[in-house]
Order: sequence, then C-alpha cells, then structure tokens
Amino acid sequence: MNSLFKRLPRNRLAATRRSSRRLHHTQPHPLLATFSRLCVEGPFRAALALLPDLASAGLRADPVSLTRLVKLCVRHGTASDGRLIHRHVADHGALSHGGGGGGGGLFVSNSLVSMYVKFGLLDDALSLFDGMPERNVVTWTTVVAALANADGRKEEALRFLVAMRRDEVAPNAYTFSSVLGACDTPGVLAAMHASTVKVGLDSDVFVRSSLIDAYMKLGDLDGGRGVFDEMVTGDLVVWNSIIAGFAQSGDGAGAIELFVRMKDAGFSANQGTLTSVLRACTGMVMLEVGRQVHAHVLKYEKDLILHNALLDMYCKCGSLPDADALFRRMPQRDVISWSTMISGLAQNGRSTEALRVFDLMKSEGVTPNRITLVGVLFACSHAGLVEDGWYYFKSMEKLFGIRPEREHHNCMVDLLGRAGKLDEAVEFIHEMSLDPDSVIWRTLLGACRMHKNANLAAYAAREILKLEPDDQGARVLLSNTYADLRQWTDAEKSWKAMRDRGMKKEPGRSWIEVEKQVHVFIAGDLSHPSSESIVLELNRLIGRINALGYVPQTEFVLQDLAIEQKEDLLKYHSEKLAIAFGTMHTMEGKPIRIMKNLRICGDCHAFAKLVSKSEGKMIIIRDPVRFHHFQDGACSCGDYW
DNA sequence: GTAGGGTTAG
Repeated sequence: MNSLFKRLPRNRLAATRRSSRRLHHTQPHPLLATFSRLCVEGPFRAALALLPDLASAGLRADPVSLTRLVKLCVRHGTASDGRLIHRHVADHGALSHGGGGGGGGLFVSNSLVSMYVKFGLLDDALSLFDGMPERNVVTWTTVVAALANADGRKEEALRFLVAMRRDEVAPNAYTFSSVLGACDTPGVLAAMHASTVKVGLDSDVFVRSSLIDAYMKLGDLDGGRGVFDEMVTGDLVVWNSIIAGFAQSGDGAGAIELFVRMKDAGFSANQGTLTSVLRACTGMVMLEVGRQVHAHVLKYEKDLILHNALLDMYCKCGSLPDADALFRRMPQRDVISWSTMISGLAQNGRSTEALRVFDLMKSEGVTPNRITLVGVLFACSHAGLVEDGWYYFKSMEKLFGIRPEREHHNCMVDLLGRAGKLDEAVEFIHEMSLDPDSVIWRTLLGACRMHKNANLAAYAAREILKLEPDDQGARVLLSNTYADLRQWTDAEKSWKAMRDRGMKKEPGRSWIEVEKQVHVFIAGDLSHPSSESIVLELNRLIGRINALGYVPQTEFVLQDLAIEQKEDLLKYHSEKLAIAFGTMHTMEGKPIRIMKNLRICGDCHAFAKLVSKSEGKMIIIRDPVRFHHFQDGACSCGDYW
C-alpha cells in the first residue's frame, strides 16, 4: 500500500486527482477512506505509512483523522514519528486555521502541542504554540499544564495564565486544575483559590482535588482540610488527594482515619488510594496495617508505583524478609524499585548486601540515577566503607553520567566525618566546587559531636548560624557537644541563646503499633493510660539487665544534674517506655518495632541490646535516618551510627 | 477529533 501510488505513471496520478475532486461530494478517495479507517482502528504504523502516499497523490487528509493519528502516535509511536506527522501537516496546509475556528487546523495544532508535551519536548511544544495564528482555551491550558508540571517552570505557568487572560481567553476548570499545581506560595494559592470561587469553579471535582493538593503540599493542612470539608459531592480522587496530603505531611493516623471514612462513604480504594495508605503505614511503621493493604495490592499486579510503595513500606518497617521476598517476586522493577531496595538494605545496616544489589542492578542493565547513588554512598558511610565511598563518588560521573550534586557531597562529608576523619571532611568541604550549605555544615557538626571535637563543632555551628540564624538544630547539637565534653558553662551559654530566641528542643517521641493502634510515648511523660504498668515493666526489665551488667550511662543526659536525676531522665526516654510497652504487648516470636523522631541515645541503645538478650526478643528501632535491629545482645549497626 | 486532579526511592 505504501508505494502503490508512487509507482503510478504521472498521467494516472493526475487522473486519480481529478477523480478525487470529482468524487469529493459523493464519496472519499479510497486512499483517504483507508487512511481514515486506519486512524480509527490502527495499526498506527500502517496509518503513518500512508502519509507519503497521500502527499504524492496530492490528497489532503481531514483534520479529524489527523488528530486521531497524533493521538495514536502518543500511544504507539515515538517523538520522531510525531515530528514526521508535524512536518507532513505543516507542508500540506493542514494547520491553516481558516478564520472563525471553522477549520480543523486548530484541533490538529492543539493535538500536536499536546503530543510534544507528552514526549517531554516542552520547547518544541512552545515554539509550535508561538507560531499559531489562533489559540483557544485548550491551547492555553495545554501549555499551562505542561509548565506547571515541568521542573522549575511554575513561574512561567503563572505568567502564561496572565497572558491568556490578556488574550481574552477565559480559563475554565481544566485550566484551573492545571495551574493550581504551579501555586507554590501561600499568597499565589490564596489568590488562585479566590479566582476559582469567583467564577464558581471551586466545586468542580478536578479543581477541588488540585486545591487540596496545593494546600497540603504547602504544609497548610487546615487549608486542605477546609476545601475538603466544604465538599458536598466528591469523587475518589478528591478522597485520594486528602489522604495523600495527610500521608505526605506525616500524619499517618489521620490518613488512615480518612481512608476508613472514605470506605464508609461508599468509595472503594483504587491503586492511588492504596499507594497513599501504604505511605501512611510507612511513615508510622504500621506493619500490620501495611500487610492488610498488601492483600489488596495483589489485584494490581501491573502497578509498579504501588509495588514500589509496598516495597518501601516493608523496608521502612524494618521487615527485610518481606521486602526481599516481594522484590524477588515483582514482575517488573524499575530504577525506583532498585533504589528503594538499596537504601532499605543500607538503612537497615546491611550495607554489603546493598552494594551487592547495586552490582546486580547494573548487571541487569538498569541505569542508576542520582538517588540510587545517594543510597550507595549512604551504604558506604554507614558501614565505614571509606574506600568504596571514594571510589563511587569519584567514578559516578564517568561510569553513570551522574555529576555529583549537593546530596552526594553531603554523603561524602558524612562518610569521612563518621569514620572520624574530621580533618579530611573539612578539607573536602573547603575544596568542593559548590558553596557549602547549612546541610553540609550540619553533617559535619553531627560528626564532630560523634567524635567529641568541640572546636570544630563550634566552627560548623557558626557557619550554619551565618546561613540560618534561627537554626535550632545547630544550637542543640553545639550545646550537646559541650555537654559531652562536660563544658557546662559553654553548654549553658548555648542553651541560653536558644531560650532567648524562644526556641525549645523538640521532645523525644517514640511510636509503637499494637493491634493496629499506634501508641505514642513522649520522653518523661507518663500520661499514657497504662503508665503504671509500663513503669513496673520498665523496672522489671532494668532488674533483668542489671544482672547482665547494665549501668545507666548518664553521660547521655546533657544537662548538669545530680546523678539520680540524670538516671530518671534517662529511664523515661521515649524509646524505653515504648520498649517496655512492647515487651508487654508483642506476641511471642514477633519483633518489637518502634519508630522515633530523634536519633537514639547511647544509653537507650545499650538498654535495647541487653533487653533483646534478656527477653529473647528482637527489637527494631527506626530513627529519622536508619534502623537498629537488636537481637541477642547485639545491634545490626555494629554500634556505629 | 484537541486540554485537567491524586499515587513510588534520597
């Protein structure tokens, strides 16, 4: 079919043209009919192959078919196929808009703009947009959406909205739902929200879910909740938006609560819902709820995002056998699956395996990205593999084409600092090509604390405070470092500086899931309903581990107090309360899983090790950075954290 | 026949 008309002699071709003109009002030329049919039914390749034939026969395809062809191209074709179609229609006048919007050229142009966007060729889309003689609300919305979704082009999206209004094209619900994704400051969002109300589009489900999402992404939970609560009739995605918002902002319990309400309201979860619920479980270490969700995930075996979320849930709940089994069974794995597994192993103290998985990933031909490399460097730094870390850092650009960015430099400072090579770490900071930011200095400060180097700590803290004068973390870490060194006057000075600025140290908090309920413990706070029995249990545990040689390490109390007071403060650290609660409520043979908001202190670490031995129970504690698996008196971190 | 919302790794 492709070359049929090319082989026709010229006179026959002319006859064909005449007959096509003659038949125009009765029936279409057979070639055009075939083309139209292929644009509806496919296959795409066959339709595409007809374009040259149409051209040489001098036939002009109708805009409806061309629009369909572009759509098929997005589904089945490549960007170069798309360019080919674009060139064809441009050469054959199919883009002329024929005033008054009567011509189909505008439709064809719009679908081409959208096609370029879908192929990630935003600049091609914009240059086509620039050349269009006429644009309607669809044209504008397509580019506004594309800019709102592109990295770092949100401002442009907002500018396009302004230009659109100047062009007297009124935004509709499509436009608002798109542009809301670009509203990343409270002021802009408030103004956009007001605009939607003004034109009566705020109750559109698409607009509403975008509004909720925008508020939640800004951390304005009340704003998001407000938009949600106003809803009279909604749909599943609106529910998904609010659940995702709670899950992302760390309120896992709130997310689960909404999930239950959603089901009561008669909606059944889809993969989007389940992904967010899993994320909530991940944040709260709710392994049992997560396992229940797993049962529903089985329905969506092809959904990679959902499976990756499940994998991460198992990793972050410290349940590596589950993670491992899932990873092996997953029908497909992408770079995110591999990165999740690498980081998961590293965070759980299994760095060597993490590096082995990285090798496996490469041997399977999956290309690592910058986040994968963060996981790899994390594995090196948390296992003290200084040489390996240097190797990956130095070769990542050559081997994988990934130029080390801030986060990788930060990993290196961590690697050197943790290993006690503080001078090298400082030298590394001074020599790196990027300007050190507060994150890097904070990493150095953490290492100084670990290795009790107060002078360097003070230097790092000053650098942080230069960049961020109100940084609590710097002041806390600095005063802790002085306290470690028994330099109480300096420690107090630093505390005073914090108090003067109205800052308070964040209290330690630990969580544990028991029978699908999350119990929260705050350091020194005995307000839990069963505190009495918890304290009894704590005393029992302390009695048992005293026999194993436990001595409270009061050096971890960072205030200058009498020994007994220090012991008391230590005794009621939140993770100890949670461990006691866990030994009372965790079934035989099941590990105790705890999450906490701050890094674990040395005394609690020793306590957990000994309890794991005396009670014959595995204890898993997740802190903001990594895990500790305590078993039979030892910890997976090898006391290196 | 053209445009829109939520969901995964550091």
